[in-house]
Amino acid sequence: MDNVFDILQERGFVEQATNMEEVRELLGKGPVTFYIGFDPTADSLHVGHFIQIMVMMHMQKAGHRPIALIGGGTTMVGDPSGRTDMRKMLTKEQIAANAEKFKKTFSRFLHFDDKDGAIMVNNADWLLDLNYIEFLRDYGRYFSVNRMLTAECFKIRLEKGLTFLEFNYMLMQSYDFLELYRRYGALLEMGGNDQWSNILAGADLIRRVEGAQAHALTFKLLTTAAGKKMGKTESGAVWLDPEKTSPYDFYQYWRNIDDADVRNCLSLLTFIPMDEVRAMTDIEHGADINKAKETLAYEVTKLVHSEAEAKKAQSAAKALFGGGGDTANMPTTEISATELAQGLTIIDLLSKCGLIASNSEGRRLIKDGGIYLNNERITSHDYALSDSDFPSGEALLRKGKKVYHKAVLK
RNA sequence: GGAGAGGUUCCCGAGUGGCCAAAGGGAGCAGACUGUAAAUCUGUUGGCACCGCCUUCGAUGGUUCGAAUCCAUCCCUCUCCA
Repeated sequence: MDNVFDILQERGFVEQATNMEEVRELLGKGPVTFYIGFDPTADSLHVGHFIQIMVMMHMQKAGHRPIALIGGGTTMVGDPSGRTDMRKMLTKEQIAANAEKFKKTFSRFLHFDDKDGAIMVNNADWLLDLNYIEFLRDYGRYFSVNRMLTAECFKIRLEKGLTFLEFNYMLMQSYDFLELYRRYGALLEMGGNDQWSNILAGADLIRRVEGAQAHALTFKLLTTAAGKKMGKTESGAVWLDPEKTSPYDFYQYWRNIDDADVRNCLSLLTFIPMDEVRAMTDIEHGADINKAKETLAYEVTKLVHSEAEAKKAQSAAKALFGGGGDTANMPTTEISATELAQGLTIIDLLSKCGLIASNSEGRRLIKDGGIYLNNERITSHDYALSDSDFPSGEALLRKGKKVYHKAVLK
């Protein structure tokens, strides 16, 4: 079996390590217990987290033991890394509710059952009951403020303002690593590269307190070729929870990705062998990049949701863009016959279907020629709908090129 | 606690009494071209019963025929000092 370190490196995950050779050796020797932390700051994980989940899956496949740490305790403090302002403070109840959702999501990707399976922990269990003075005396003394201040993660905040609350985040996360080392013998902490300072501090703490050698390995953040963070859309993050981002929208997000980002995404977000990935995206030698995007969208949707959802999303997309007939999986709104009889303009309909935020927007869109009803461009915002617009009880609405919606007469 | 700077529409940022629903840029949306890509060009971007009206420039009051712009009080942010 190949060393999983090489796999991760080949697929382009690896960014920094305490010592590349040592980490590689460690992972090559035998099963390693490692951890990645996730702070439940929202009620769903998003694609940025998914890359970490992919790492855990690769690791588990290779026989290592993942600990998925949910930061119920650290979220009470709030990680200042990479932020220009303080996070909104969440209540204990919100955090606990978010943590529950996270838990559910994790169990989709990792095996927790068997005795060597993955472990899920919540750092609220040990952080919330820490005694302030005791903690400061036992662990605070190992942290040098001078050194902390030079850490990358505080740089921006030193200019913009950093509260003492947030300044302590690093200590909390470091203590987590120590705790997991003690409880489970965790020797390796992984995470996004924005976590580098925090992870290093933890490895240091273990060395100072326990005299043991712990390791850190960070991964590239999911960014576009232009360096921008991926997974953001105009309507917010791309979530893993189907309630928050529908499988269809999720699929479309990947389907519409830039050419330049396809290879990277296939490497990081699917398990397709790298030879295939390279071949699929080798534009210079005639690879069909558009086809590769379809594969990407399908595979990622399959992993995150399910094969059935991926198929549905794919066939819905094909129907819409390829002109086929399958409209079964399109977002749908029901319209009652009485509503229609009472007089329904195209603007009313768009609004009912949630395609426009205001009537002004609807008028504007129609003026710009961006609204289609049953594939006919609508030219007047006064257009009144009638039965004939619902052949076989359905009307197909389209906004621009990509946004489809079905109105069903009931 | 003291001194100073500042809070403008999704974001950045102009605007210092009427010509301001508010320059410019970014981002978004739509059109053209395409491959459900990128780049480019064009239009558009507070709301509504849309040639007119209504609500917006940290909050609340006030001055004025008229305020984002002036005054008062309050809230918040940043910088320096303590």
